[in-house]
Amino acid sequence: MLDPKLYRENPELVREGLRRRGASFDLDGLLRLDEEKRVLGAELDGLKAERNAASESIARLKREGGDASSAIEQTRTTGERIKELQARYDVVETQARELALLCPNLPHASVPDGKSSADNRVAATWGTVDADREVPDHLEIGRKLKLFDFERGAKLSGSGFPIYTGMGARLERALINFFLDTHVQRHGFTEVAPPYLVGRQAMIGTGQLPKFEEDMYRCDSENGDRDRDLFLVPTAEVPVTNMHSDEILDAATLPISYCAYTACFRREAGSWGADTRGFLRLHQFNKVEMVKFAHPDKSWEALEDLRGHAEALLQMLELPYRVLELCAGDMGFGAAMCYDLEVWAPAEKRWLEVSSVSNFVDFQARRANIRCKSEGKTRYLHTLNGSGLATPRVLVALLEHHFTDRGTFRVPAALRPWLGGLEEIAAA
RNA sequence: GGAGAGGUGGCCGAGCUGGUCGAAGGCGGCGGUUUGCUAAACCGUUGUAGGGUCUUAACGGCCUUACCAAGGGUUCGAAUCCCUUCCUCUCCGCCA
Repeated sequence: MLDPKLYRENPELVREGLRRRGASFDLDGLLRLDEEKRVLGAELDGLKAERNAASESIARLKREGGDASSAIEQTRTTGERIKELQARYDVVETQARELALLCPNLPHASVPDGKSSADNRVAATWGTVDADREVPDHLEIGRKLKLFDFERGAKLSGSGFPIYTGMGARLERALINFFLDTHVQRHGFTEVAPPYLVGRQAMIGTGQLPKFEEDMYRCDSENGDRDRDLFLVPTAEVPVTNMHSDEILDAATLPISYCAYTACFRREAGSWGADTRGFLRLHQFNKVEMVKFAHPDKSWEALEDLRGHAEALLQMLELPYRVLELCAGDMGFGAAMCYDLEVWAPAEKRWLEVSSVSNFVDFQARRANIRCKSEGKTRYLHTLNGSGLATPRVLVALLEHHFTDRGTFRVPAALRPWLGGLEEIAAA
């Protein structure tokens, strides 16, 4: 959510940000509703003040043993007008809030212009890419080494729900633990294990709702109360960020850094058909997420930290990657700035996104009402998050990149402690 | 799942025979006095959000509204009465 003062006092700035994003949003409608809300609110406040004063004098009269019946009769009509006006105000207020929730965040000034992924800026590259190398793809490697079973997964749940088998399951678990332990032991994060189902309010807090409901798996409440629906988490960002909703944190405790593993569930409505081979796009996948709550003056440093933590994992896994600075038109709904980490997949001969690291500034904090306090001042804090990392595409790159001439998978040295020292996975 | 108790400000806790209650008291926090330092004692202060207004503006001041789990109702007036929902605790049952 944007600061109402911003669009009230500086609508052109907001319009420009929306234009850079290529977002279609009814800013004029929001401004109209906002103005109407304030006019009604002022009138309503006046009436309520009138009623409160009258009630007080009635109380005084009664205490002194006087007759208050005419005053009571008079105040009754004020009450009726308040009720009427309040109903109108509530409608406008709800409309304004619902519309405001559909407005994306504004891109930070440093974010490059651009419409699509083609306009993203390559900020860094690490490792060597051998584009001519011929290796079997991850599906073939997986078949040879019996690492996963897509067919039986589909039998259970449809496409996009793989079963990891044997060493594949162990490798997956090792990756998750390697990520978590590295963040906890080397990057100073506190691990949390959150619920996989969250309420509607949490999904609104981080920005998945109301706009992207069709991408989410929803469990309807028994009594049909939509506020009590539960959603399968599309990322640990949702439960972890909303942990502190409606809280005022002591600024001295910031930044707070959490990491969490959860399975992630996405319907991928509309995007099915592209990139759906094997592990490239799934309905359920595993991810370790990093979430930071930062002081509003310190969030840009925190963004660089998160990017560094995600990069460190790829380096330890010896996977060549590049860092993209997303252009305004390609950023997610809530981000003010976003880096994508893409790893090179030799058989696919292309870059695969394995991490997205974003600073939301106060956008989520306003929605979820997360503030911080220092020296008597209360402000919205800044939230950030980054994948560290999502496993499926890392697994793709890992298998293809570390596939040996002898038809085995070489476990990178950094990962071995999580596989009991195992150096190689060969066909059984 | 059955029975009962309860949800009040950062925390504890009074109020709950409706009006002087944004809410006693205590703790904590902040400022000050005292003190060689610390502690103790004493004095003062201490919620959040919206709107209006004053100052060129910020800081801030003043006026006002809302918030005592959430939503609704009764009433001139609700923390206090009624209804619904949610949550927590205790006991019993069931179960990983």
